[in-house]
Amino acid sequence: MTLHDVAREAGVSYATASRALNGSDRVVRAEYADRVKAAAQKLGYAPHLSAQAIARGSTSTVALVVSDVEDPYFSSIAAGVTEAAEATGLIVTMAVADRSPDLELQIVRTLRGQRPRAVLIAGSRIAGTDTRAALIEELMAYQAAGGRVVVISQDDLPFDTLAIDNRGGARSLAIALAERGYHRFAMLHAADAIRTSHDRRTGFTDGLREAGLTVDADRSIEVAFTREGGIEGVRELARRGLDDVEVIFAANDMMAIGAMTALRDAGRIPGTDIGVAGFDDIGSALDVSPALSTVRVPLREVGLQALQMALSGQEHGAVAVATQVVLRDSTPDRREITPA
Amino acid sequence: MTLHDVAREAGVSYATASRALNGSDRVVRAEYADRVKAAAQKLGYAPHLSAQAIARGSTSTVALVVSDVEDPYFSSIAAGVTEAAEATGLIVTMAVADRSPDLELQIVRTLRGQRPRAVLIAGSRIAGTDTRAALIEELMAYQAAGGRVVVISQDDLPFDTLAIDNRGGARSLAIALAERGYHRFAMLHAADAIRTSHDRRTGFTDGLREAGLTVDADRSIEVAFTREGGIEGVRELARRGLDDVEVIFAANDMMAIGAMTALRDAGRIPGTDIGVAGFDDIGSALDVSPALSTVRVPLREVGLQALQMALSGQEHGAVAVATQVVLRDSTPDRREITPA
DNA sequence: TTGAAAGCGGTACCAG
DNA sequence: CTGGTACCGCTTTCAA
Repeated sequence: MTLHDVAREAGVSYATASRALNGSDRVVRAEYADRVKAAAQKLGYAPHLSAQAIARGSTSTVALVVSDVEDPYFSSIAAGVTEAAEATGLIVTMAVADRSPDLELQIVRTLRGQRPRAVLIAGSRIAGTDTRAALIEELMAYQAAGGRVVVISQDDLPFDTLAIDNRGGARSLAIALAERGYHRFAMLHAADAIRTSHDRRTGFTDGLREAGLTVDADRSIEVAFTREGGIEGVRELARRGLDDVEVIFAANDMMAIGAMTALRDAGRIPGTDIGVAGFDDIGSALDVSPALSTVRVPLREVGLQALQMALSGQEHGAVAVATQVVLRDSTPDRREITPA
Repeated sequence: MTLHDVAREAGVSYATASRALNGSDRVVRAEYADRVKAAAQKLGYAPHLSAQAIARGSTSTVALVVSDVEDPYFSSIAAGVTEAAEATGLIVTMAVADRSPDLELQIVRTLRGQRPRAVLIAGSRIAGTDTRAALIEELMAYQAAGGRVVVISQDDLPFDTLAIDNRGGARSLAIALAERGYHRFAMLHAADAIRTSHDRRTGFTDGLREAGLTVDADRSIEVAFTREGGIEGVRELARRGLDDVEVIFAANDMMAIGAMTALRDAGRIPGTDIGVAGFDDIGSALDVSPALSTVRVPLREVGLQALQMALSGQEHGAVAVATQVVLRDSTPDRREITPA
């Protein structure tokens, strides 16, 4: 099952077999080429990618690090990456960092050994981690050896970055909601150490301020960046009094969806009694009812673009990814309900 | 950045450096070992996995083939596989077959070149494809060379299989729904060529029969195995008349969720006016309202188990994976509503 | 215990 | 165009 076997079976030299089977610029007489291919087919030969990698000095692999594959945010990015990779004939190696910076570092170390063409990191950046420096060092070493690094969503790492406009999107959402006649806001977000959450939180606050509005400190609740966090957040909100809340902004769709469920449990109808808006526009935003207002992040495209950037061979620095407000029935126009 | 450099830096031989860095049974004097490790650290050395693979004759990679990462069904399986892999120090290579048997075959071919320790296939088996034979041949060759193959959910391939009990689960669901007082059923399923759908369809019909019930031929609609399919199915159902339908069984949760949306569009309240049940118990089954009745498939565990089976070194044949009926508010007890 | 050297499966340069 | 062969980076005998 090695090239040797194929060559012998075909009655040609080792070198010729290699040329016939794998794209070489050298030309092989058609007759020989056919014989080799037939032999390979017959023997069920598959070139040893590791051997090729070592001989050629380069692999056909790209590494993708995500925080959690089950999270639609990351699985959409992964879908984009694999799509682009397969179109380019590349193999994707995927690792899950489980939102742990330590694991992430360890994973990058291992992955580096693969000598992938590129390392794409779609993580939930956690600020102020002491593994951060080590991660950067690792990535730098990889890059120095000719590897390409692309980071998704964190513009604070010294590598090419696809910077999702969390802040601007949240700001626009706040303004759009204000325009729909909402005045009294509540906000569910994660710890500021999670950059994404921080940016969305502050962006939203900025937008409100521009509209001449604010959100009370005790209506801004810090919870987990998950569906459960959304549930917990609404429960806490309920304890503090839900009656004067007109709309809840959750820092991501999963939280928003959890919040909707919790609202129902608390006897309020999302959209009708209290508006709910999220961020990301994951698939299920359309499945809940009422459909969730949110800020669309083109996740799949981000994945595609990340790989393209990595493969382009050029430095890109921080590339902004635009986000877009999508208003649905979870935040109906209040002006129709509450006449000025 | 090669072992050579490290050895030179540490002032020891190549072989010693190798022994010091990577688990060897041979013992290296502590002083040397430390020096080597320090040198490696200083130089940012990472062993070339391909080189190791070729020298050792085995890799630390497992390959996973799924139909679609964005689909929660597959992303959950992938999560289980990556979790198990990382716990074992293995790297996961993931490829997306996009529900195309041709692509799947091509992917397996490529992946085989990686010489992964195992190939796990979580595909939507499509019956009667002519690529099937080629796929089996490819997998057989891989297995003959010492590779391990585990197939998820398709018990019709001659490899170790995790056979999800689609038929039994659907049967139990039908019976459970009948017990809740439902009599008039509609069914949304995909083409029978998709085994999973076929098994769920026939299982459901079996269960109904046992309960002395049937589903009219014109209430059984073939659509795509997706959310859109669910929407389309309900639309068709509406054309044929929805009034005497008490509950809709969709062959998977995505379809069921689509169906709920379409029902709302048609002016019917899911759960209240017409019951809806799905299959899989994906995360969003809890997010829709009313919460979706379904049959739970332990997807994540399946992923974990698939890898464990593959790594165990034993032949397992077809291992059954139990499913479990989960009744929620989308199929309320009708007996409370409609007194006998 | 350590170092030298023979592979592992291929690629690509070099001479023919 | 073809065959011979020197590597690629690392592991693992085999001697010392």
